[in-house]
Formats: sequence, C-alpha cells, structure tokens
Amino acid sequence: MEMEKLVSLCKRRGFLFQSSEIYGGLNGFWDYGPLGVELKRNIKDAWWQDMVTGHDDLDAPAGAPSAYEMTGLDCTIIMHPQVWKVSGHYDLFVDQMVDCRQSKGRHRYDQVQGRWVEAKGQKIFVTTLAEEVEADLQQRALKFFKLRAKDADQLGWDGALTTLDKIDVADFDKTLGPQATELGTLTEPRDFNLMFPTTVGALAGEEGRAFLRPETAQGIFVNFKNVCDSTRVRVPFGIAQIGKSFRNEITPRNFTFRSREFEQMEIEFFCHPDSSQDWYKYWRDRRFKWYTDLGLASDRLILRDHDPDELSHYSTGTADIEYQFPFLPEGEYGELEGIAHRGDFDLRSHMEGKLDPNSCPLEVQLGEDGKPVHRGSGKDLTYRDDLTNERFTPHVIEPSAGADRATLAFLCEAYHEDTAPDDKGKEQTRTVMKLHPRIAPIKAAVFPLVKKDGMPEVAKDLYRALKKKFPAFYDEKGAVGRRYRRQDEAGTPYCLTIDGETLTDKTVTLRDRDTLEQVRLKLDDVVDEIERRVTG
RNA sequence: GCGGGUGUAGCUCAAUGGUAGAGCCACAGCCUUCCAAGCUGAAGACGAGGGUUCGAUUCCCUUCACCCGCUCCA
Repeated sequence: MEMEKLVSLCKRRGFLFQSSEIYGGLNGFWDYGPLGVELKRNIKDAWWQDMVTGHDDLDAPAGAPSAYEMTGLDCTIIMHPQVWKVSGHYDLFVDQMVDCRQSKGRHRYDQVQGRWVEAKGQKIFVTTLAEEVEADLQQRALKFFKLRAKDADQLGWDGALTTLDKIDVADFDKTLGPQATELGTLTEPRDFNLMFPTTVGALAGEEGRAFLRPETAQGIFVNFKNVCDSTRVRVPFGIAQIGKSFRNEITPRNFTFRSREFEQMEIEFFCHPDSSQDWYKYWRDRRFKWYTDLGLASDRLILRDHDPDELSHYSTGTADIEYQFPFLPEGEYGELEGIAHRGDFDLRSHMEGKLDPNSCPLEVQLGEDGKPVHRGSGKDLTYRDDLTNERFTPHVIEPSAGADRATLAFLCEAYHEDTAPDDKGKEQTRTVMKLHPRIAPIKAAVFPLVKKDGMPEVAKDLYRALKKKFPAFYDEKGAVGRRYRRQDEAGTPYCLTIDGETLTDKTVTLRDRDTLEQVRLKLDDVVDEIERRVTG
C-alpha cells in the first residue's frame, strides 16, 4: 500500500488534516477531522478502559505476578522548570550538532569519536562514526596521508580516544570529519533545544521561563506521594495518564508519525524491586496483546528487546512494540510504544536531585562546587509496606505509548482495496477501512433502500435508537450501493437497510463491511445486536 | 538543517506571457427495490509574498508545505 493513498483518504474523508492548512500548513502539526477525532478518542478510551477503569484488581490477570490496582491522573502541560532539570530533559534536550559542509551530514557533537594523529609532518584530528572505532580511525588516517596498510607504523597517535566536543573548536580546521576527505569541513556546534520554551506570567525573562512537557511521565512521578496519600492504593499499583506532549523535533516526517505536538498514553507502574523483573515481562506481553486484540496483525507488529548496549545502565530491560509502517523500508519498523524498566531512577531523582545516569550505583550528579547540578525536591518519596513494615523506593515499569502513532498504525492496518462487481457486472475497485468495530468512528449506518413507501420513517426511528448508544449515520440519498461504498471508506463495520420486507415482517438486513454478507435481523433486536458487536 | 523533486477544484489530470478546461467526488432535483447506474441543474482551483512586464498560473527571487535521500529520534 502506498502511503499517499492513505494520506489522500484521510484528508478526503476527514480523518486528518494539516494544521492551519489555509495558511500553508505548519510542519509537524496535524489536526484530526470529524472521523479522525472519533477514531483517536475510541483508541484512547479503549486504552483507558482496558488499563484503568475496566481493570480487574481483585485477581491476578493472566501472566501477572499478583493482583494489582490501577488509577489515573491528568497533569498540567506546563510544570515547575525544576522537574525537567531533575529528570534530565533540560540537559539532554539541548543537543549540540555539527554539520559537515562536504558530506552534508549532521552529527551529534558529543558522539563523534576521534583521535589526534601525525604523519609526514602534519598533525590532524581524525574522526569516525564506525563501530570499529580504532580500525576505522587507522584506515581513514592512512587514506588521508596516502599511506599503505603496511606503513601503519608511520602514524604517530597522540593522546587517547576522545570525542569531538573535547577538542578546541579552533582545531576544527585540522579536523577530518567522519565522512569527509578533506580537513575543516565541520561547522561550529549549534544548539537544538528539543523542549518548547514558554513564559509564565506577564514579565518576560529567565524567572518566568518554563517548558511545555516533553513527556507526561514526570507528572506522575511528582504526584506519586499525592496519590499514595489520597487513595488507599498499595504497591504494586499503576498510575495512568493520557495527554499532550511537545518536542521540537528537528525533522518531523512520515505523516503524523513524528509530530511536534503529540499525545501519549503512559503508565508508571510501581512495584517492589524484587518482583520488578516479573512485572516488566508482564507489561511487555500485556501491552503487545492489546494491539493485536484491536486488530494489528502480528506479522507486522514486533516486540523488540533493546540490546544491552542500548540500555541505560540503571534499566534492566527495555522493549519496543514496533509496527511495519508502509512508509518505512522493507524490514524496518517504527516504534508505537516503549516498555522500560526504570528502576528507582525517577523517584530517587525527585527526592535527591538529578542522578548521573552513567554512575553505578546511581549517585547524584555534582557540579564543580560539590553541590548537586540540579537539586531534588527533598521530599520523601519512599513507600512503606504496612503489611511487612518494609520501607523502600518502588521500582518503576513504564509502558509509554503514542496515541497518534497507534492511530496511524490502525489506519495503515485498516486500509484495503479489493474488487467487487458493480450492477453491470464490471469489476470496480473498492476502498475499505477495516477498522476493528470497537475503534471504528461510526458503528452503524442506516439506509432506507428507497426513499418512499414509508421506509425512511422506519429507518429514521432505528437511527435515533442507535444514536442513543453509539455514533450512527443516516443516509437516504442515491443508490444504496453507493451508500455502502461511502461507509466502507469511513470504516463503518455495519450497514442496516430497511426494505420492503421490513414493512411487513419487521426484519432488516445487516450488511458486513468486510465480507459483504447480509443477514436478516429482527428490527427489535438490532440495537442490542450492534451494541454487542461493537463493544469490547 | 542540507541536497533533489513536487505544488492548478475535495480527488485525478489538462492548457496558456492576454477571460484557466475536463472526468470523478460532493450538492439540489428527477428517476431508482441491495453494492460507486442514468438525466437535469448549480457550485468549485493556479500554495503564499515580492519582482520583471501594458499584462504573470506561466519568467525570476523569497517563503511555506509535501515526497525521496542524509541527519535526528530523550
């Protein structure tokens, strides 16, 4: 399936529009149209229902180490600036980048490795992005100095392997960029702040500076104590939140996949350190199943465990749920959700101050003055188990899903074209969105077969009855076949048609979107039957 | 942010330095008894801003957006 067809359908039928389109659009921002808003809300509602309100907290669900409770929060988008300093976003989201004028490549300033080397009376700083750092450095140095492999002993290496940000910018004219063949092609490092700054209060200036949240998770961590104090939840339990987050991505691309304003569905699950591994595995599998239950095909969806070298050292496991989006090259997947074992990193950070993610065991990151780089709240965020009397800092499992990415994946999965003969027997292409009935924007459409003989009146009554329960659609215009096709593109799973028989025997036809099959139902049973089919 | 490509009606596509055409969709009506039928009618566009020109959708510049590649993806 080509992505353009889906993008075109989304616009034509009102699933998705470009933000501010009449002014030319804005890169990285998208609006949901009349059908899209229903679809996305259904996805968020399904998540909230399945994870929070509908969760059975009395018995351990399949695969769970024990029974557990779930509760929710709705936190603000703008939070105290210290939250982001302590969480690490403030330091981490201010990336410095260098561009290469020759290769046109852009690189993270602190991730380009290199080393000083001298030969033939010239000293240069040679860099690489290769995994085989030493080997590639030698090869590139040999090539630059026009030496053969057997002349490797003519290379005079000076100093240890380091990164680009550790050398003087003035030495950039003696630097061989990682993809360059000549010296001095790298630009000076430039800032790319991935957090959107804003100002709180009427007075501009550093005092009022705040940020739009780059994730919803921190709102949960800073409210951990509030939730414990105001409810009777006991560890293990989870706090869920759905809400907008903002990241000033360098390159928004691929329709809504990477947007600058997006919505997250996150759970922070708090458990005892000793059982955290089991909970991590439970959530990984539970979340994967959630997508397949709603219709994502398991052959396009994978659960990918991060390699150990991808993990922060304090995390004992992270897995991505990834979907084979049609805009990605064959064999590549895009992330829908990450499930991370975060240990006690977050709660401890908000107690003690920003932790150094590279320290082991974790220690507060100190500045040159010996004080924390970013101070924590100083509040006690530990938990006391009143059954065992044990006090500990809970470990956290974080299933973090993108609502817009899930919506896009369901749209991609739903798009189908098939052929069906029209009334003249000619094969016509049919575009149909095979959305799971639970997330379909419109659950049922009602048609009088023709606009006479009292059929519209019966159809309108049925439509009104359906609408009291869920979104329904009424259409009496044109040929019935055309009306069916329109609903196919909107993803409506069921169409109900009032015909001549309805008037005599009180039955209607129920037409299935995917199979095109029709069955007759008693008019009085229709509302209950449709409701049974479209609710989880 | 860099390089390449593309911007004409909701969609698909024309033509043109001098009043921008069509098909489909959608709309109103007629007709229609189960999968995009037919007839009639009405409506709808040169991404934005400058410049050259008597006149620019067309030529030039800038900008915005989308697509491909690079880069990035806590």
